[in-house]
Amino acid sequence: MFKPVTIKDIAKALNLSTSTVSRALRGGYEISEETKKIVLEYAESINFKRNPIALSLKERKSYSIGIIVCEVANVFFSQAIDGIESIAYNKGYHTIISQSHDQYEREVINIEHLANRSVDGIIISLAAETKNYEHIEKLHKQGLPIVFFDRILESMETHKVTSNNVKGAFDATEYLIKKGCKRIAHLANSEQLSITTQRKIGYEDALAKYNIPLNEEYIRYCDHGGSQQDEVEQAIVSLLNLPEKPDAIFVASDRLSIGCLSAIKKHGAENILVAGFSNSDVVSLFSPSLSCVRQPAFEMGRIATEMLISLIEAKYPVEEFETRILDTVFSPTEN
Amino acid sequence: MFKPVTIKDIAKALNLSTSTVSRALRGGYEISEETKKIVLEYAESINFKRNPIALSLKERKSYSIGIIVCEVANVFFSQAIDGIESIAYNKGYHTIISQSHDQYEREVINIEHLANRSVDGIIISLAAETKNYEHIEKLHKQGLPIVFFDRILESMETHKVTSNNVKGAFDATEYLIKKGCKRIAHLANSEQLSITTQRKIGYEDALAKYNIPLNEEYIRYCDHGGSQQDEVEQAIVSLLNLPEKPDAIFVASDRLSIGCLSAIKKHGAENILVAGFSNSDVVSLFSPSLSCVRQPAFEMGRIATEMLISLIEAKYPVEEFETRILDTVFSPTEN
DNA sequence: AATAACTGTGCAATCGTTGCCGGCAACGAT
DNA sequence: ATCGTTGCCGGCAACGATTGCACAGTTATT
Repeated sequence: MFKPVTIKDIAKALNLSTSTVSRALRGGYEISEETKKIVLEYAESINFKRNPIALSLKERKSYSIGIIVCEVANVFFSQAIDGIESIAYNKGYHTIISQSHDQYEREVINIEHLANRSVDGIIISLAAETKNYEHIEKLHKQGLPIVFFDRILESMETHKVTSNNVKGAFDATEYLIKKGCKRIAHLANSEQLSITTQRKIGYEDALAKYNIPLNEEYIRYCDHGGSQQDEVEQAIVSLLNLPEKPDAIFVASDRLSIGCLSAIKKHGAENILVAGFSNSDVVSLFSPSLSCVRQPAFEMGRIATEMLISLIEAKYPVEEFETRILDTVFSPTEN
Repeated sequence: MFKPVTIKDIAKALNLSTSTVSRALRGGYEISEETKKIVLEYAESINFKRNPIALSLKERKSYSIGIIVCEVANVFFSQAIDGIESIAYNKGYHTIISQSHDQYEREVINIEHLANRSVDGIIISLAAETKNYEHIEKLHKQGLPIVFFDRILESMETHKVTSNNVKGAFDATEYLIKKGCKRIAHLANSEQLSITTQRKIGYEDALAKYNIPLNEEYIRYCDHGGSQQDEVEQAIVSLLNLPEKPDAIFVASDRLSIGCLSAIKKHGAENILVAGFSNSDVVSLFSPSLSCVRQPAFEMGRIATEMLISLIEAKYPVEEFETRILDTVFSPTEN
């Protein structure tokens, strides 16, 4: 039904060989200007597009890169994706987005699917549930270029991009302290995530700076990144039920921030101050309000993509890897 | 560097021909059980994956479908995408998502890109800016299966899925009327969009039912779907500057609803009631609050995908097309 | 015993494109 | 007149998987 034009058709119509047509189209120097012109014009006239699939087969390269994030509905990730695409399209790559929904199984399925689909490389931010990394390590060993961003795998030798999570967490926590809060809880993502570790360090640093003792009772982890219904609410409720109820919460991720605010509102605990990581563009509408640490998501996506493409197009195996850490911006609410 | 196993490798290792291996792997009845077992086990042991690109070339089919939406960060679309993927993956298709950002040029580039990439079909919701449909009609004439959802192209003969926009708009407007509002403005998307027309009808119907005269002064269109910075704010400001300031606004899309609330807050017009289309999961946190018309986005995605795959896999050209209209759900805010 | 039928396997073509080799003609140099 | 060079182009093979057809070997039928 949908039958595209091929160089064979052109060759037949112009009484040339397919190889001549092919070379004419790519501007090979061995073809006379005259022939080139004829071929080019005819190709244009019948709206010829070379078949990228045939090319992929021949070149063993697909000019596509796979992206794995937990969910596109999260503004941080959709901004990062925009950044990825801005570079990818310019360099002639196209992107295949897939979502892990923070589930380990889906991450495994998706990454295998992408590898089977012959992507030339993968940009990934790990799922909250992922604790086993064999599926990634296997592909990496096979030579598939992989770049991490945001939730990185420290132990793997490859390029990585993160924001300055320690500093971001420090800023948010310090803000809460300066607002006069004494009992600052910490709602964190899944414990083994790199961002969880880093952000907890920032949280602890801030407490230490102001001589506030660290109370492990005030820390709650969400193993599913907040993707499961009651996860966040239960965490918040258990904090509210503590004998010494916290007067502020530092939240370590976008999704958790939303869940936290909802839970606080639901349980009438609006007097608790909340600061946390979020790239949402609607925080100004929120009530209760949220002071937020913003990550340069678009830029992170750009850099990750430049790194990935440099790996893909490297002529020799790359031995030296880089970890870029970008600054966050803290924006308190006015009220 | 990244060198996958091929059936040739298996054939060589097992001293068979590639055809035998191929048939054994797909369970061809002509191969002895014994041989099948040997091949299957060996393939398994070396982690063989058939190359989908080679298959695509041969079958002239890529088992991938293209999705074009204005932006994935919009919850309505991300839910729809989840619905699309739920069906697509089950039927062995994978998805390529691209964003038009409500711009005509990007829609054109993306759809051509997808067609070149040999997707087997496309699911699309039109960009707000799109007024010329040749890029789509061209592909459709060439036989590429296309299904519209949400923002459909009425004039094209193919399957379509929308929600009941008239009813949804009616509900929202009626709610505002019952709340006692008399001067109900309407913030609409780009004028030529199908959803704009439909939602305006619902708005007018509700006004008519309660004998409120339609005032064209109260209607504002956003040609870029709210994707341009000041678009929404200017519209709201001009409404606020009317001699008879509206006391309520019915907003016709998700993005516009957010923009509208922001503008209202910024200009201290919180006394204006707002109801509008939105699938956001955080409306309960909004202040000012938003009563919203919710669309069954996930279901729309599912249905669109079933339709598309039925087109793709049809043995004979399809002549009869269907337009499915799904019900919306109105959820007022409590306060 | 000869032929038919069937089973299991290999050969070769195919999808669209490109790389490589080789051929032919025209040209200048010897 | 012959040789080497150059410009231009065609043919073949290959990328990986599938498949119609052919063929060898075995078993069943007449």
